Amino acid sequence: MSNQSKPVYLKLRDMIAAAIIDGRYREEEMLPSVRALAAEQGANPLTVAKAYQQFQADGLVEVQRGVGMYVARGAAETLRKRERETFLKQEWPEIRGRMKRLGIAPEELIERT
Amino acid sequence: MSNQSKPVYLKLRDMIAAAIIDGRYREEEMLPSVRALAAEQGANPLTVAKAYQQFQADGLVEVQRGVGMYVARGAAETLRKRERETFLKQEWPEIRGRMKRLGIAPEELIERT
DNA sequence: TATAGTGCATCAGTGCCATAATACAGCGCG
DNA sequence: CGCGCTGTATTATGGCACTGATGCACTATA
Repeated sequence: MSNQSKPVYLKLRDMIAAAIIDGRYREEEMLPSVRALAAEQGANPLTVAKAYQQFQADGLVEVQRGVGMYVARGAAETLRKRERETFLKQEWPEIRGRMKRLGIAPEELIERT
Repeated sequence: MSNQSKPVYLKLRDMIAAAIIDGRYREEEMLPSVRALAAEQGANPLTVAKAYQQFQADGLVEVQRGVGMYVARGAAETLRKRERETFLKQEWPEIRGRMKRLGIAPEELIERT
C-alpha cells in the first residue's frame, strides 16, 4: 500500500535517508556516485540524481564537483529529528484513527516487538 | 506526507470506505449519487464514479441502472475485516520498522489515546 | 409520453515520471 | 597535458495516471 506504485526517485530517496540514519552511509564519507548507484539499483542515472538532489537542497549532502558527494555533518541527526517530527505530528494521528476505526487495540501490536 | 498529493479518487475511496465502516452509509440504503457527491466534494462526477467503481468490483456496492447505487449486505463487516488484515500484515510492519529507525518507543504513543 | 434523475462509455487534454543520448564542467593523478 | 572519474544541463520521447466534457442507455414518476 505504501511502497508499490511510488515513483522510483522517491523510493531511492527513502532508501538513502534510511541508510544515512542507520549509519550505513557515514557522515563525512563519500556516498555512491550517481552512475554507480544507478547501475546497482537498475535505475537511470538521472533518476538517482533527482533523488540526491532533494538532500543537497536541504544541506544534508554536499557536493564537490568532479569528486563526488558526501554526507554532511549532523545529517543523520537532522534527518532523524525531522522524520520523527513528521511521523508524530502527521502520520501517527492518521494511523491511530485508522486503528480505532478497524477496532485494533495498540496493546496487541506491541507484543510482536 | 500521506494525504497531500494522493489522487482524488483514492481519497474519495477512503472516505467512502470509512463512511461504510462507521455506518454513516448504512447497508441496503442508497448512497449519494455520483453527481451529488461530486458537487458536495467539489470534484468531477467521473472521478467520483471511479472511486465507486472500486467497491462494485468487489461486490461491496451494487448498482441499479437508472436508479443509483446501494451498499451491499455485509459490506461494512467485509470491509473492516479486509482492511484490518492488510493493516496488520502490510502496513504495521513497515510502520514498526520506521519507528525503530526513528527511535520512537511504542509506549509513548499509546498514552496519547 | 415527457421529464428528470441515475450510471456509464468514449474521446481528449494535461502533467508527471522515467528514460535516452549527448554534451559540458570540475577534480585527481600519472 | 591527457585520461578517467565525478556531477550537471539540455533536449526529446514514450508511457501512464488523473481529470475533464459530452453524449448515451436506463429507470422512476407524473
